[in-house]
Amino acid sequence: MSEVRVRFAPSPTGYLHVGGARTVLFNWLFARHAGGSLILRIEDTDVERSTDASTDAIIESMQWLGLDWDEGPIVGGEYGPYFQSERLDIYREYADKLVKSGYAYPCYCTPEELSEARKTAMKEGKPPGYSGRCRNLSPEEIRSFEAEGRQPALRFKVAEGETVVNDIVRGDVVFRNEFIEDFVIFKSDGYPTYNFAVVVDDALMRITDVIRADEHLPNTPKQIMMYAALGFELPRFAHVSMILGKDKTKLSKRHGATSVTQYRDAGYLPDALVNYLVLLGWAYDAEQQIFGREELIEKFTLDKVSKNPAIFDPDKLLWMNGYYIRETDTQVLADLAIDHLIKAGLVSSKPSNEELSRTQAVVAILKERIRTVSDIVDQGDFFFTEEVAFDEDAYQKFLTRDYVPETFKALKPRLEATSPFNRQTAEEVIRGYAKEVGRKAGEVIHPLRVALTGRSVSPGIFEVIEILGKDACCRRIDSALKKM
RNA sequence: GGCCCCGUCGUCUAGCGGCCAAGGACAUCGCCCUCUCAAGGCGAAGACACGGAUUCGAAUUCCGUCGGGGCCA
Repeated sequence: MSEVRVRFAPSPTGYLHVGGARTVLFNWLFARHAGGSLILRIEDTDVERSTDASTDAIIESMQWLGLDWDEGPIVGGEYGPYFQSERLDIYREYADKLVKSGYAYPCYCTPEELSEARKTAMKEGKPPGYSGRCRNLSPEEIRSFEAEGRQPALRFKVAEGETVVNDIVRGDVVFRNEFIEDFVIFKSDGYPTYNFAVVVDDALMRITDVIRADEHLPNTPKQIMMYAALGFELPRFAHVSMILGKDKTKLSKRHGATSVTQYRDAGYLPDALVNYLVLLGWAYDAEQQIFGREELIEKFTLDKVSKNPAIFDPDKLLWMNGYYIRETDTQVLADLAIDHLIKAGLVSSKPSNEELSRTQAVVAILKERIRTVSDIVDQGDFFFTEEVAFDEDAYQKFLTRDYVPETFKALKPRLEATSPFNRQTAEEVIRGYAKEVGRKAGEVIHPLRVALTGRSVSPGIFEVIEILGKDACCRRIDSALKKM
């Protein structure tokens, strides 16, 4: 086991969840840090719930996050197939091996009988585990079950003693085998169970380090037994704590947006999500919050992963996204913003050059104050509309002042006469006028802001004026005048 | 129900026996900057779950209690 090989093995039963995203991230970082490989394996043996659309969504999310894999769907690899549904024969083969070597045996109990047994056991206050009643079936009994047409499941024979999981983040975790029932490795319907399939796949794919969520820790002793029974070399294990919602239960839809695609569509940047996610359970030192990708690869190690479960905090993500937006090149941001503006119907689906350059100008002055790319729409819509929609409070507060009409009437011709028309000249005109009539600049600026933008909050008014242009400014002053 | 994991500010965390009357970040509040809002700067408030034990000394070790989460169907 020299070269590091790790894997991410999602079930394609939905979108990539932020918890899953963090798991891949840790695996990816670990692999890249070590110069090893990341294998993507799709665990689609649950035919009922698995869909191709989910597989696509997961792949798309990983690509969007910039987390690439070295073997798996699309890229292939020499340890495939990478879809469990295409490996059924392999599982069968290894299951047979276990039966032949005496580590597994057929169990003819039906699910009904088992749940019945469980109920009575519970009633009598006994542990509800499997009794082991098919462990030592005589050939006659087997024949008679077969004659009944029963399809057996395969169970693993758990030996006595204890099993120790030597976990990188948790240390030694000891499980006493007496609490582990003879578990099913192959169901009577012909499908392997999760625990069995992972072992076969991880071993055959030469996985050296299994980095996964905490919820798999209780399954690990069973897997360790199977590695031994199959004569496979044991990988290292690292169980990372889970990501929880605000109410401290497993993060789910109830907690709001949980899928990576939702964040993408809401205008989050992949680098921001990655940076936020890595901080959920990993810290380099006491101070640093912001990490570039290369820096993460260089600094990421498992010994700095914490054991505590982490609560997903949308506020901090939002802050971090705002930070990344401010750091992002304006042109790059504008390209992203265009999509949101088109979706909102503020820009045509095939943007003209004028729309493109306007978007860039708007992004330039708005990037300081937005936290998601889509905020461009909420905060900058008035740059793209003909008419201004007045915010009622803003109107009442600033446009009902008695000096406003005369101010606007005086300002309009002055702006019309301004050339060149830009933020500096506009500022000179407006401040000059205010001074002339003995008003504070703010007394002129605030009503003007409402007339031009419809609201009391906006980017710097002179920049707004410049982007709007002379004509639009004058038109808006006029229509405000008419409304008053 | 059994087993397993976890327990430092509201949240993410630093801390690995003395450097901690516990540090940083987000959020909150105040001040500054300022045409508003942001951004930025400065500052405030805010935590070692509880109880024992070990030790000269414990957030850091051990035990118990409580709390939270997960796994087994």
